[in-house]
Amino acid sequence: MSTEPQTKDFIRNIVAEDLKNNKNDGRLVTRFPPEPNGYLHIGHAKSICLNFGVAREQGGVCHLRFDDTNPVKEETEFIDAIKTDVSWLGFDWGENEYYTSSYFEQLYQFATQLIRAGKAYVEDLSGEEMRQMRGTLTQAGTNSPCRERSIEDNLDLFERMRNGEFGNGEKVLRAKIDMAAPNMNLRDPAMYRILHAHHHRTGNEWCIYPMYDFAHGQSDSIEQITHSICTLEFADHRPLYDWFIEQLGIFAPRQYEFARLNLGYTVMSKRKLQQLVAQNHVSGWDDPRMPTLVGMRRRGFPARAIRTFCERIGVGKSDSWIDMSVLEDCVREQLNETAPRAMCVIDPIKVVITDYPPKKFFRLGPGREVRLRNSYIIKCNDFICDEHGKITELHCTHDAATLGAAPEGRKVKGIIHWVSQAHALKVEVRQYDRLFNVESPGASKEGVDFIDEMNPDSKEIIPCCYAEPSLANAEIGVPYQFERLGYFCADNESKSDALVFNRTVTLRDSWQKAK
RNA sequence: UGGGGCGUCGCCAAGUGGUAAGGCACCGGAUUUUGAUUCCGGCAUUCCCAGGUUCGAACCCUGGCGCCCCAGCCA
Repeated sequence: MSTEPQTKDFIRNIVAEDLKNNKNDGRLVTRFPPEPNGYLHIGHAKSICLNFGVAREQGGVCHLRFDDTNPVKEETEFIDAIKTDVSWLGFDWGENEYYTSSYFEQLYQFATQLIRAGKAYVEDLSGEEMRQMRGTLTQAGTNSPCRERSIEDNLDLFERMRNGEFGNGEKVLRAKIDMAAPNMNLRDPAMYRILHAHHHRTGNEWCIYPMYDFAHGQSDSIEQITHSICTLEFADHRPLYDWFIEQLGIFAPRQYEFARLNLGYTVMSKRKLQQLVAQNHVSGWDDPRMPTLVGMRRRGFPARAIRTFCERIGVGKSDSWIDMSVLEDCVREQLNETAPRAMCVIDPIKVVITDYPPKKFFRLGPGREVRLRNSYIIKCNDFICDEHGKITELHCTHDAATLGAAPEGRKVKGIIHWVSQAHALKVEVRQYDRLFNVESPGASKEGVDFIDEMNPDSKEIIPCCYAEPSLANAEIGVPYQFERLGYFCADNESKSDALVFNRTVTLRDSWQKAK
């Protein structure tokens, strides 16, 4: 399991300091709060490693809480997938599995508490009208005519909202804060909206649902979260969460924000990932080119490598763009230690050893001597071309004295991998490259759709490759190094009679660079 | 003269008044039956800019500049 980071980030420092001061009676509770509306990606891994990591390192616990406040977007399928991914990454939430939807009744009571305190009111205005009255970034908004509604009326209306007396969008419960607040989040934000929709957990019990902003902070409070760690864009919401907590007089978790992960040449936004899947630009959430955890797992990235990656990139507040090479290095480091070596020929040329019984496949420059890995040094004497002048066959002789022995005073040009044609397995190999051609898809120019920035060559299928016989037993997802080529693993579409291997990552290639 | 956040090597990132860690990338060189691995060595007189305080500043002060986020009945 991963060790403690070499240097502590600002969040770990804060936690350590709080613990030292016995803040919260020495309790440490964090949480990873995904919305079950999609699959987890490498950006979530950063958050998972942070939240679960801090808790594990400093003797706390980390909750897994599904923030399921929007029934129209959430599905049970995603809950299961998220749990699988978090477990795969190597973290255990034990009994601490929670759902915001479990707090719906409590949240409703909180709302009525605010209404009674004159801090919330039922709005009649339409969404469009509310938007217009909200003002702009530089101009204050104007108060709604409903703002001074009596507490009795608000209580009555809110209850009727719950009872289903109104249609979607007809009413909304708003917090009464300040329409002139420079922080837009404080301009009487919506707390509850009407949604006649089936919820994956509460079914048809509710037709009003709390907004994330009205649910998140209180959920943290209910769970006695001591350190609410989230990404930077929520810093502006912190004053709102604090306001709700203070009005309600309940336990106040402290929120800390860190910069979300950006990886070059891929996309991390859920909306974009969803679009890639929905429009079939990739084969699914688990397409090996996707930055999703399922995709990376299928591609062959070890969970350990992803943990190492999250450790290496650090946690800070400045916008960061991490180069894919950092992730690839973590993957290579891990695989180099664990992957058994095997041989597979992807671009075969027939070689006939004229003075040795079996025939073999491999690559070799004509007129030269070369070493067959784990075998003899052979010498190319002749070659055969097809009608286009392409070499199709090499005729070589072997040096019987070189099996397991160093060449006597001769410099061999190189060592190549090969496979015996008579015994080789015919396999399919899939090689992957970056999904996009630009570092930040969708952010390049005005009006350029990120879909148009996809790399058309991100997936290369090589149907006829020759692998050594031992690979017949390759289990799905288990890594191998195909010598001189890279790390590969059997794809989940692989069948015993139709083996398919994914290239996880290439080996470093200083020769390519030199050219 | 809206609010919030951020600016240390190509990319991340330590450092928080005592004279710039580390990783990735990159460049050398050694070992090697994977042009892999491993191994040595190099890689910011300088911390967005300009002033100021100080014996001494990336760290403190003042003023600029630049980048990111916010006007969902999404999260």
